[in-house]
Amino acid sequence: MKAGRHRTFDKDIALDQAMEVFWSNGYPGTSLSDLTNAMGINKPSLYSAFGNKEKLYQSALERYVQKHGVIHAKHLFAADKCLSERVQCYLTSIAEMLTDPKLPGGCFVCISTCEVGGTRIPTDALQVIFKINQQTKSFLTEFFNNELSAGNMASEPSPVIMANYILSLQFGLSVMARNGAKLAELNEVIKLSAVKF
Amino acid sequence: MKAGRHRTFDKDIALDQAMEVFWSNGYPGTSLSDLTNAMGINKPSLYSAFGNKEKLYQSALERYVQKHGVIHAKHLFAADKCLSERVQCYLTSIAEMLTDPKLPGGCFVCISTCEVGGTRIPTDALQVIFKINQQTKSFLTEFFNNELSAGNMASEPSPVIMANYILSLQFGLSVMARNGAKLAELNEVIKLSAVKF
DNA sequence: ACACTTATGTACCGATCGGTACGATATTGA
DNA sequence: TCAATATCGTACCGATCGGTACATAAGTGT
Repeated sequence: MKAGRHRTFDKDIALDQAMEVFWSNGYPGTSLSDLTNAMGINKPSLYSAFGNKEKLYQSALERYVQKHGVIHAKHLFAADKCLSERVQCYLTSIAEMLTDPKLPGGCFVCISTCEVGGTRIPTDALQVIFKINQQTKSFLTEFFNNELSAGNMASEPSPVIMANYILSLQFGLSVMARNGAKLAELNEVIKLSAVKF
Repeated sequence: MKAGRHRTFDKDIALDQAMEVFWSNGYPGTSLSDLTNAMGINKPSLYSAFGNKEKLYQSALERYVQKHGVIHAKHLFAADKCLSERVQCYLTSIAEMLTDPKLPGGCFVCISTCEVGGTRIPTDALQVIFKINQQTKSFLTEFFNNELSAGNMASEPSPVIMANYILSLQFGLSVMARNGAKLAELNEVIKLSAVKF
């Protein structure tokens, strides 16, 4: 056991709470008071545990990807379904998260991506956002590449175009959820968009 | 001519400049200094001409709709094209605006919609955002209703579902543009999504 | 010329911003 | 028991936030 007074809060739980605050309000819209209130800690504790506001934001983004992002990919690899069904399950899984009443609504990464453009997001955090989106696109491109190799789809549209299409859909569903769309509506959109895969 | 000293700036131009600042940085990410710097006026002039930050934001949103929103609808009514072609032209027209290097990138309304959720957007401005999205959805629904009546599409998917689908596409394209996607990529997405209308 | 009206620039307001210094409080190993 | 270490709460820092008071400048109609 290390010497010194022990932390009286759970760092993981505090990070989850910070994530939800950033998710709700965005980066410039979130103040340190918002964060410390939600996390139930004081500012010095926040700074000693997470660095500063920007680093906490980056940590929150990474945590979001791990907790709410990567879990949907498994639907793309269900052995008993055809490609079209698997993609639909993938998107529906995302749509359920986007409209989960226990969560802030929409996709944290999508919201952060929309905040890119001005000078309000620090450069390092900006890189994190771009990196996450690039990873998603690369993952989807490789997925469709494999499906093409396996003979599960035609060579046109190309895997990279398919990846862009799915990414656009995810973003679109996210903003729709932020606008108050119900899960049933999102599923209709998914069903309608599924004619080509 | 009305009495008193005359305004030394053009109110419409100033509003355009304010619109682009909000469009770039979002509402909480935009400070009064950002606004007055971009508009080339002092704070008292801003307040006497536009009320306050929130009212200026609402005015900027309304102006955006008039200047960059409604102009795309004409493509839906081109007499010499089939429904599928018209919708594609409509979306391509939007995509060109979303990626216009002279503009902040993406859709201002989409970005504002993403900022809904926390307590950072004042209630009245929130209502403006929802109203704009509702108008877009209603417009698209009525459009597809008319196309259905004219025998240009099947009764399934229903006009309201088609409207939701197009709105999702618009939002998705906007975030893609904000993420740095090129016009050619957006057009590929549009082409791919066009198989059903 | 003059009273009246409106816009402008400066200088300021209280509140909040992100961030920190510092003493008090726990917990460790010796 | 006691130094060493690490976290805690409080109280504060300069800077910036949205918003305004006020004196000056520039127009109007009579």
